[in-house]
Parts: sequence; structure tokens; C-alpha cells
Amino acid sequence: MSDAIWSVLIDPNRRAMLDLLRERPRTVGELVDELDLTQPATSKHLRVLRDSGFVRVHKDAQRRVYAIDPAPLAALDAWLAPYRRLWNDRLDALGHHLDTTKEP
Amino acid sequence: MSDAIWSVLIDPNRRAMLDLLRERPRTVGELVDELDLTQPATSKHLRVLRDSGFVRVHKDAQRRVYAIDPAPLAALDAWLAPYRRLWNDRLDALGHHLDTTKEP
DNA sequence: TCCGAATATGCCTTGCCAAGTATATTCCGG
DNA sequence: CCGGAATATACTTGGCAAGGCATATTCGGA
Repeated sequence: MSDAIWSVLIDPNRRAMLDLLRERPRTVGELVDELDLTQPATSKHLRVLRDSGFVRVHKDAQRRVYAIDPAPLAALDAWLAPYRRLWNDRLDALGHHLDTTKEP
Repeated sequence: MSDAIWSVLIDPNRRAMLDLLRERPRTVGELVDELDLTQPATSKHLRVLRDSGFVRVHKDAQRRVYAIDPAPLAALDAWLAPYRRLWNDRLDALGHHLDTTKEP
């Protein structure tokens, strides 16, 4: 899997942006208000998110409305998939343990 | 979610280590052979993985056997969970579309 | 007890990224 | 057409993390 996905998500501000955009699309100004970031910093983070496919932009006069694109996150999910059995197995074992130790 | 998880996973060498340790526990020497890293670099990455809970060590004489601990990855999975519906919905919609356009 | 194998750590250098500040761009309304 | 609002970009600077190299540590075997 590409390094880009990780280098984008390492920044907590960008993760906060994704959290907000997950609810609904927002303009740059809205994001500036809700995050503790200057406008230039916000725009720069949005550029990173845009270049890496995490968000899409829609022009509305001078406003730019940003919306989330889940594709890279789906890729992350795919990366995680083969690991998932590691804790599922553990949970299964726990479940089995509970089942077999259920003494009425 | 803590930044630590992300800062650990951003490094491709560490991800490669986790991929290897997912199969089975390995000694430092084995990891050095399989990754294109020097021994000190490998040890340093293992330290990062250990400090952040991704791996556990077991002493075997001079050897140190490293094994994966899935807890931090489970945390990552939990972070990802609320986003998952974004592409599941899309897949559901696709499935529905295919269903409703199936014309025999 | 001494040597060598396996692993860890310290120091140094280099490259990258985020934030700040200033400035450019785009577009509406009057 | 012009001023101002909304957003983007350029440039610089500080901090941090990874790798290379040398060295310390730990342990088994002869």
C-alpha cells in the first residue's frame, strides 16, 4: 500500500478535518472556525487531502465546498484486513472459553 | 485516538516488519535478513514498535524473539469504523443498482 | 574465563513537514 | 469597474525522525 495514505493521516489536524467532513461537506471558512487553525494552514492541509484523494472540491462562487471521498480509507481498511483475524481469533478464543466454562 | 499509532505506521519498514511478524514471531537476525535494513536500524524500529505496543519481546539466550501484538491495530480498526459506512453505503447502493437493473 | 555471536544504544548528519507571515487569485455586489 | 470577502500559494524557519557508524551489552560455549 502506498506511503501517501499514511503520510496524510499522520497529521491530527487532517484527521480532525476528515472527522468533520464525515458528517457533512463544509467550506474552508467553516473548517477554519471549527479547527484551531489559520486559514492558510487549513488550505494547505486541504491541498494535501485533495492531492491524495481523501476529499473532493466543489466550487460555489468564491467558496470551495470540500467533501470526503472514502476511497483511500477503504484502501486502509484493505491493508488492515489480514491483521483483523489476529484479534478476532483472540475474541473467538475468549468466547469459546466463556462458552466452555459456563457452569450452571 | 493517539498520534503514536500513526507515527509508528508511517514508516514502510515498520509496516513490513508487522507483515512479517503477522505470519510468525521472528528474531532480530531474521528480520535483518528479510528486510533491507542494517542491524542497528532494525533494532531501532523494533524499539519503536515495542514502546508503542505493536510487538512483544521474548528472550531466548542472546536472541530476542519478537511477536506481534494486535491491540494497537485493533484501535486503528476502531478509528476506522465510523468511516466504514461511507463505502459500505456506496457498495450497498451499487448492489441495489445491480439488483434492480438485472433484466433477464 | 575469554571469545564471539546477537542485539541494543549513542552520536551525528540530513531531509522533510508543519506553521507563520505575506501576498496572489478569484469572484460577488454595488 | 472596484472593493472586499473567500481561498490559495510562496517563502522561510524550527523541530523531529531515520539512517550510518561506532560502540556497549548480554550470553553461550570452549
